Amino acid sequence: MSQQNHIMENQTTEEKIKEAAAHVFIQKGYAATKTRDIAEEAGINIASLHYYYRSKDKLFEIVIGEALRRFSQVMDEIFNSDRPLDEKIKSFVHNYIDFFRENPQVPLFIMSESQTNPEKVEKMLSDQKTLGKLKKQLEELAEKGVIRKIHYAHFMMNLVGTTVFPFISKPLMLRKLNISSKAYEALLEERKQIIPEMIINYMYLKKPG
Amino acid sequence: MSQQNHIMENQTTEEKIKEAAAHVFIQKGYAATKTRDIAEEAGINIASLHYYYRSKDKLFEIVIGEALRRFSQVMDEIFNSDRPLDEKIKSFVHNYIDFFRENPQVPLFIMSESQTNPEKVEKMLSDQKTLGKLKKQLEELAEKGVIRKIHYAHFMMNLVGTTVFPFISKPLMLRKLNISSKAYEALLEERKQIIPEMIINYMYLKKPG
DNA sequence: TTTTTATTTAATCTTTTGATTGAATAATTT
DNA sequence: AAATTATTCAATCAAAAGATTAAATAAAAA
Repeated sequence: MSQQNHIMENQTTEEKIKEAAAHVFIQKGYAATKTRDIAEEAGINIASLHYYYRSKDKLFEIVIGEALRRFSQVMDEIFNSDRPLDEKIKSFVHNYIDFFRENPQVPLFIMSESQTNPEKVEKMLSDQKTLGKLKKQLEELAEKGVIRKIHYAHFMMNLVGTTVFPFISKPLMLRKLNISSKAYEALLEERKQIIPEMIINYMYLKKPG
Repeated sequence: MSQQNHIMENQTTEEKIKEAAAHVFIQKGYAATKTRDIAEEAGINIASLHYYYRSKDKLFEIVIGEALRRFSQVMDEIFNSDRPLDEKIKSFVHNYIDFFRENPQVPLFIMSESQTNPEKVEKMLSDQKTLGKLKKQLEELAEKGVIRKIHYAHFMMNLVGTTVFPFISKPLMLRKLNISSKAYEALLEERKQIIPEMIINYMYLKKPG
């Protein structure tokens, strides 16, 4: 008797579950997420969840896998390209700030789960590209005396750290810095300028371009 | 029959519980931590845990409170002092890198829980100092044309982000950068130089000192 | 020493939670 | 349409987990 809903929903149950799972997992982390949370968010029965994905665990692996891929795909593309270094820097900052404004909990989720569930993350990362091309580029530029000679890990830590940290630390920063959520948003936009300026300023011995 | 252990332990059950709880909570996060884990780690009974701390929740609040205090006490001291800016920067980086080498999971724990359990963290942060003195110092130096004029939030994000990020992202970075745990340690030490150099280089229009 | 209070324990309770089952419904194939 | 297959559901299971209890033990007070 009476089931005339789900008519205007052009999304299969399977998709709804995965989307809801991504949302809840990324929001709360693996352990804090209950299969019932996901089912409710998706508007489906818990049994359907198991029907399509076997277990909470399997579902999580799919979700974290996709998050990881999204997270590092752009990074790989940018850094393994052969554009000039300063362009790579600007492009990275710009792209990731925009991406994280849409998905603010993604970086913390990845960092967090890669520490509490290393096995799962390890598995997903094992078939990941490394940043070999960037490394070579930095070495060559240093050889020519264009930039200073530092380990490319420092370069990445500086760049990714300054870009990602505002998203990871938002609640804490809002309080310690005593600023509003609105003001924080504005700061994020400003950082697209500030970060590349600082990094380039530090890296280059002669100005680029 | 036969209880002749706990003779050489000059630590009360209450202390043992709190210490074990801090260890497990910080390692795994709130949701993933089971009271039985804590009891086992402390070598006591679950009931004792409830006897001394009423509930998992209360115990957690104590632990996260202390972690937060430790985390931001040094920060407050350094930045609300009236030492020169460049000294503050160096001091911050040096102190926190050493602190986090001893407690590598603390920063991620704090960031993570402040996002998934905002209520609890909010409560603890509400009686926290803000960084008013630093703000004023930056404004004055900018007025005099000594440093560039930027929001002090950017300054903090740059400084804290570059310092803290290596600890938060270790598993991920090891893989993406294709370096060993040993090499990572060495990099951390180098960062004590690199971070202040970069920040000072960026901030100061005329060299400090 | 006796009495009272504090601490610790084993056993147990209740709720939560991941997973399963078998029946009902919808979709697809023949 | 009939038969087969796929999907969804309500109900339920079993294990995990937070919390409690009552008794045993140790410590402190009288």
